[in-house]
Amino acid sequence: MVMKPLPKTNIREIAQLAGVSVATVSRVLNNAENVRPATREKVREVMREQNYIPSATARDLSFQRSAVVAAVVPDLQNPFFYGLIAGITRVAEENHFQVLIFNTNEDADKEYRILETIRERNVAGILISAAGVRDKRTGDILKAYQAGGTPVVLIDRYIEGGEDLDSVMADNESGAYAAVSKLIELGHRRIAIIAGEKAYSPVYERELGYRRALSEHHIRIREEYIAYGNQMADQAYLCMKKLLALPKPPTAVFCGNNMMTLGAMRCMIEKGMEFGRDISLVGFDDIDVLNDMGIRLSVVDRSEQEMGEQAMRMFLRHLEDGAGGRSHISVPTRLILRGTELLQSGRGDTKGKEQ
Amino acid sequence: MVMKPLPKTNIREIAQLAGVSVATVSRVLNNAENVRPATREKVREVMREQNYIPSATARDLSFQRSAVVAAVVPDLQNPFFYGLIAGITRVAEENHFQVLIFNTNEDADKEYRILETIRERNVAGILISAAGVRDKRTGDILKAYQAGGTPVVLIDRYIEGGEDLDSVMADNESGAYAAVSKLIELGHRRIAIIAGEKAYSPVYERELGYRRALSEHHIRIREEYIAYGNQMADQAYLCMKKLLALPKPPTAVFCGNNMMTLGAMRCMIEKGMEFGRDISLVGFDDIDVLNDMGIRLSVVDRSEQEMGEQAMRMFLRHLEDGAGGRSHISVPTRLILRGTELLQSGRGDTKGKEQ
DNA sequence: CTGTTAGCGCCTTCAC
DNA sequence: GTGAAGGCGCTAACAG
Repeated sequence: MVMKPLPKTNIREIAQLAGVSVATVSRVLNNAENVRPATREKVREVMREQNYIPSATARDLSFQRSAVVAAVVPDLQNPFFYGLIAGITRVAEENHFQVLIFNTNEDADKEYRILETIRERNVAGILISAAGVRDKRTGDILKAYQAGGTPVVLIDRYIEGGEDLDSVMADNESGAYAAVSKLIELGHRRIAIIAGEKAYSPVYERELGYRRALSEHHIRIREEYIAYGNQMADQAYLCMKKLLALPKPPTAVFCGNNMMTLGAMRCMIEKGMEFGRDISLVGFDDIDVLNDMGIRLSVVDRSEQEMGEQAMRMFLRHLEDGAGGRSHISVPTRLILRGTELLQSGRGDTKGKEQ
Repeated sequence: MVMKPLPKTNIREIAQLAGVSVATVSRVLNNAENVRPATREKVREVMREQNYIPSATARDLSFQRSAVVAAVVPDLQNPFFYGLIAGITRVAEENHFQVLIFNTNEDADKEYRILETIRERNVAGILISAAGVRDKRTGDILKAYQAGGTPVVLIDRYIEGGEDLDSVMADNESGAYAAVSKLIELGHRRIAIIAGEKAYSPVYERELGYRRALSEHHIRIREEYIAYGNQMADQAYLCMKKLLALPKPPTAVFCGNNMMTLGAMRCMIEKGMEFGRDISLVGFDDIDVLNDMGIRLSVVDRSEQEMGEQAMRMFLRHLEDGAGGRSHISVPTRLILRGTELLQSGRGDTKGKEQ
C-alpha cells in the first residue's frame, strides 16, 4: 500500500480556498483580534481540511527569530545533564519551543565552534552548561549573544567573565555545608572530602561548604582529608584509596558529585567495606539507579530536572521583558538521609527521612 | 564593559563589499565550480572580515529542507535512550546536521502531536524510537513522511504497519539466546526470565531467544519461570519476588532490559542474596554506573551509541540515494561474562571475559 | 475588518 | 564567470 505524502499546502492556497487574502490567513494563524468570527471560522475550516501546517522556517525568516532554543551541554552521557535536558524540553514544549542539543564533550574549542555556528539558526536563546569555564572566547561570544538580544542562561557552572549573564545554579555551598554539619552532629570528626578541580564552580563550592562546616564547628581542617581528583569516577576511586590508606583514615567521606561518589563506592566495595557500617558516606547528587536497585545512599540532592525547568523559564521571562543578564537563581538542595551517613549498620533505620 | 552584539550581515552586504553580485556570493557559499579563484578569494575574505554566517533559516526556506533531524525518544531519562542520542548527535555533527530532540514520554498521543508539528520545520529526517508501537496514527504519519521524501528510521522498536520503514534494531533474539544457552551450558536447568509486554518488540524478541535456547537444549519451558512485567524496574522487582517464592525457585534469572535488571537486583539485595553466589543473573543492556561502582554484572550488551550512529548513517545514505524504506540493520549484541552467570562466588574469576 | 505589497536572506534559472 | 530577477512561505505596514 502506497501512503500519500503529507500535504505541503501554503498560506496562499489556504487563502484562495477560503476566499480571502493571505494577510487574513496570517491573522488567523497569529490569533489577531481584527478578524470577523465567521471569516476566522471559514479559514480554520479550510486549514483543517487541507491538513495545513504553517512553515516555521518561513515564519522564522520573516520574524527574524525562531521558536528554538539551543541546549549546550558538556557530556551527553552524564545522567545529570540528561535530567537537565529533560527539564528544559518539558518546559520548552509547554511553551511551544523546540530544543536543539549540542554536546561539547568538555572541549572548549568545540564549544566555541558550536556557539559560532549556532548563529545561523537565529535561536531564541541559549541554555548552556559551559565547558570553557575559563576560556575568554566562550564568555565573549555568550555576552555578544546577550547583547544582540539572544538571552543566555548559564546552568550549573559559572564561567569566567560571565557575571552579567543569567544563571541557574544549585545551592552547592550550603548543600555541602548541611551534609558535613550533619556528619559532625552525628559524632564524626575525621571527615574527608573527595573534591574536584577549582575551575569547576559546582564542585569547588561544595568544597567551600565542607570547609565552612568544619570551621564553624571548630574542627581543624586537615589537608590530608581533602583529596583532589577531577570530576570523574576513576580519579575519585584513587582518591578514596589514598584516604583509606592514611594512618588515621576518615570515618566519613563526602563526595563532590555523582560520578565521584560512584568511584568512591567502587573502592569501598573492592575492599569489602560496607558504607553506613564500616565507613559513612554522603554523596552529592542523587543517583537514580542506586534507588532502583534498592541501594540506599545518603545524598545531597538537587533536582537537575528543576534546574533545567528554571533555566528555560528564566529564558522565557527574558524573552518577554527583554531584560536578560544578572538574574541568578539558586536551586535549593536537600539532604536526604538514608542511612549511609551513620556508622554501624544504620542502614534503613532512617528510611526516607529527609530535611 | 558593554559587549558588541554579533554582526548580522547578510549576503547582500557581502556582495556589495566584495564588489560582486549576491549570486556570486551564493556560489562561493555553496562551493560552486564556476567562480574565478580570485573572485572566490575576495568574497571569502570579506566574509571573514565581517564575521559573516549565512542564515540557515533563509537557506532552508529556499532549499525547502533543513539540515536538521528530529530525534524522537520515549524517555529522556533512560540511559539507553540517551546513549542513542549521544550516538545520533555524534554522527550528526560530523555531517553538519543539527538535532532537535523530542521526548514522547511513552505517550502515543503526545508522540502523534509531536510528529504532526514537526512538519513545520521541514526536518531532513526523523529518527524515532516509537511509543505508539501499535498506534495506527504513528505508523501512518511516519509512512506519510517517508512517502513525502523525509527518511524515517525506526530505532530499537518495530511498530505495527511499519514494515516498509528503515530500521536499526539490536539482535535481541540471538543475544538472549546466547545468554540463556550459556547459562544452560554452565549447568543451570531452572532458568527464569523477567519478560515484558509483547507489544514491545525488543523485550519480546528476547523472550523468544530465551524460549529457543531452552527448546534447542531440550529443556522444558515452564511457564512459571516466565514472569511478565512491563519494561520498568518496579514491575520487575515484583516479578523477581514471585520467582523467588516458587516452590522450586530458579537458579538463574535472565532480565529483559536494563531497568528490569535493576528491579530484580533490588529484590535480591533486599533478601540479602548475592548474585553470582546465591543466584545467577544475566541482564540485557550494560549499566555503566554499576561498572563505575565496580559491580560486575554479566550482561548481553549492545552499544546504544552505535545504534544511534547507525541510524543517523542510514538516514544520511537515504538522503543521498533517495531510496528509503526497507533497509534494516541489526546491531550485534555480545555476551559479557563478569561472574554473575555463575553460582557460588564466581565473581571476578572471569573478569573481562567476553564472547 | 480585509487586501496589497514589500520585505526576511538565500538559491537558482536564465541571460549576457 | 557573472549578474538580474523571481521565488521559497510568512509577516507587517499601509491602504481602503
